Amino acid sequence: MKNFITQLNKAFESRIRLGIMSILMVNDWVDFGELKETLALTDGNLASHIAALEKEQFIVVRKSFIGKKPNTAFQVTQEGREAFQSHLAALEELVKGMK
Amino acid sequence: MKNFITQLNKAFESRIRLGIMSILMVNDWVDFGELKETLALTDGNLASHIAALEKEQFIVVRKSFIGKKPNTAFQVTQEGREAFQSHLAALEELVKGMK
DNA sequence: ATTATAAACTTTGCAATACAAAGTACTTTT
DNA sequence: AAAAGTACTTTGTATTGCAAAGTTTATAAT
Repeated sequence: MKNFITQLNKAFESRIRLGIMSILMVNDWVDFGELKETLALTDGNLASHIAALEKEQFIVVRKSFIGKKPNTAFQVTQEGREAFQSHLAALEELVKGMK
Repeated sequence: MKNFITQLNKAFESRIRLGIMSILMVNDWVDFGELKETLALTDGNLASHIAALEKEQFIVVRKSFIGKKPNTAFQVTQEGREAFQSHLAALEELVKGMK
């Protein structure tokens, strides 16, 4: 009833990164523009949160062209998937403990 | 599948405040020392997180003496209870969406 | 009567984070 | 040539998080 706090991952404390991850957990290869629009972020803000998740190796980046337009897309890694699931498990403990 | 992020309360983004609130949700009048020990925090750090929750009126403070020792205890307010439950509901959405 | 101890802060100082806005690079469309 | 689009990077600022040290008030020990 107290220890789940230590299981929470710092990388997922931000609402935005929580949002990015939850989108990527259920959608394979989501691109910059879609994340930006869905989460209503500025370019710079999204880019920095992406960089944070990439640094932890929770997501990977793929740069390509769709037609003539550059496209950057993201996918959650196995490591990211596991870390996020642990985080959610801890949150679930928290929710369960409360009702 | 995207909107629960906006329902998450900034005040509860920190693991520590999440911990404080979840303890106070199930225990009436928990004191400074107990929170400090349970969450393994320094005095100053706990005091500042308490101040943040108090400022939002999510908790109230009661100062008294137990025997001859000063004692500061905290209780979650109705407002805090509701805000925290909304937050948890949003987290639950998130968890549910993922499995 | 001084000194020490305890609880609960407050202050200080610093490092990390968050974010918007503006700037950059490259390409395509007009 | 000029404008627009994508995806950044840079700059600047404000906020946050935290430890460590200092402060306050009151009791306990010598």
